[in-house]
Amino acid sequence: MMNLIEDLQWRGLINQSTDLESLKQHLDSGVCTVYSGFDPTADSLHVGHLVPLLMLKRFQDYGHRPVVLVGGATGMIGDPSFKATERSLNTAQTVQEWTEKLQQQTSQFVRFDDSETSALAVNNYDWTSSLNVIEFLRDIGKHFSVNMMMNRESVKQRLSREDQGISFTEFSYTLLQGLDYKVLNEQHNCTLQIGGSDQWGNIISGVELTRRMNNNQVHALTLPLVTKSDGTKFGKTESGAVWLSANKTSPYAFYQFWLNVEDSKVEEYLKLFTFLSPEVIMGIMAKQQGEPHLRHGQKALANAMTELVHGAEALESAQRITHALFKGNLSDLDSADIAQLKQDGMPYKKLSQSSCTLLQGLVEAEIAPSNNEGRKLIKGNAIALNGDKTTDFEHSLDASNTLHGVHVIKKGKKHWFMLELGK
RNA sequence: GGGGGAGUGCCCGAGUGGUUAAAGGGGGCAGACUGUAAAUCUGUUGCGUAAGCUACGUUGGUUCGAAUCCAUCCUCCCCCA
Repeated sequence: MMNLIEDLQWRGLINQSTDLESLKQHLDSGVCTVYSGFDPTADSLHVGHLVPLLMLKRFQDYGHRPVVLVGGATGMIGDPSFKATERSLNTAQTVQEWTEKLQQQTSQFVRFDDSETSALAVNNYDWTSSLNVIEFLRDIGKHFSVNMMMNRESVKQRLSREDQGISFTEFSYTLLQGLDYKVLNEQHNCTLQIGGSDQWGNIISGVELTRRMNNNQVHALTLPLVTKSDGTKFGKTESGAVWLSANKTSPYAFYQFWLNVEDSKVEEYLKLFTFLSPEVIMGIMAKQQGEPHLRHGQKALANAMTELVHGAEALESAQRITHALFKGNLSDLDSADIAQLKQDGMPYKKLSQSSCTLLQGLVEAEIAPSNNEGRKLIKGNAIALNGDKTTDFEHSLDASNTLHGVHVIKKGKKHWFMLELGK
């Protein structure tokens, strides 16, 4: 049986840390409190946030106490780390709404109970909102050297680029995050902060501040940046980020995201994202080697992630849609299958008219953004209606040519829509 | 406070009076090949069936004609104090 650090190392989950030996000893000495923060920059987290979030759960599983911090205060300021441009501020009300949503969302990944390893949810707004400026500048600001802050790699491009600057607001961000660590150390004896590799500077700010103000030596650990082999950003699809919220990314789309992971990244993602044991992962990858076209790895990944984020039922739904659309024959579906697909979350649109042309259908169902685009798609042989390709944009959609009452339209290779016409 | 520079399509970036719906690259979308993979190749990428319309930070102006010239305002950057 591996210990925590060995497990993390095997999974490739450690990027950078303060002295690893003393961190190991510290973790062996008993229950440690570890925290990670999530700023409300949207009303949901996305797949990229899963790595640190699941990391907290890994710590909890190994007998430590996770603290999930949502940045109600830091979200008001904006983290400049490795950001190319200054960001516009969100209103206080928006930040507060997002904060509440994230608090709910993050809570589902760690365990809350009465034990000493029970998770804790905090909001940094609670201890920063009452600070006054003079106090903050004297007590906190005095511990930060602007010279050092300016040397940070994370703000370098903002300081050196010709056409970009950085406001004092964003520049101060690291003081707030530093303060968080110091407060959590004081109030909850928190001794480890984890975060993405871009957070190293901010975490170190907290380590330093805690040492100076609390006289405690605390630890830092960063996780690797998840990448795709072509260097583009992980976690994006055609339609944007892959969110954890089912309202923003359906469980089916979420499942498909993982199922479509490139071969060369499957093993890495299985290690980073799932809780499958090394033996299981190696077994899956051995099978994958022999029969890559069956994509054992992608399936294991998609199953594990969908179940973890959306639950067993949603996973089954996603699998049902996937099977119906990609494995079977559309004409084999019966009306119950169609109803199930609709309920499972296949994109669906009901139009009020009783008939229309294929082109109108595409545009009204928002499959194509404009008539022009719609024509291009149809002419380009990208549209299949109820399983058959068609290049006729005048093709009529009406009651006579439905598939159990609906029109199933496929755009490109893997985008499916269901259209129902009214009476 | 003084001086200088910049704002172009999803992004980067060329363009300094007409042939510019705007080079090039990236990204997106689609087609071919495959395994719903990767790589590659091809097409396409403001709206409109079309005539045409709307676009180069804002608002005005000069001109037969402006992204290109002038003024105004807004935003950003750099340098000096």
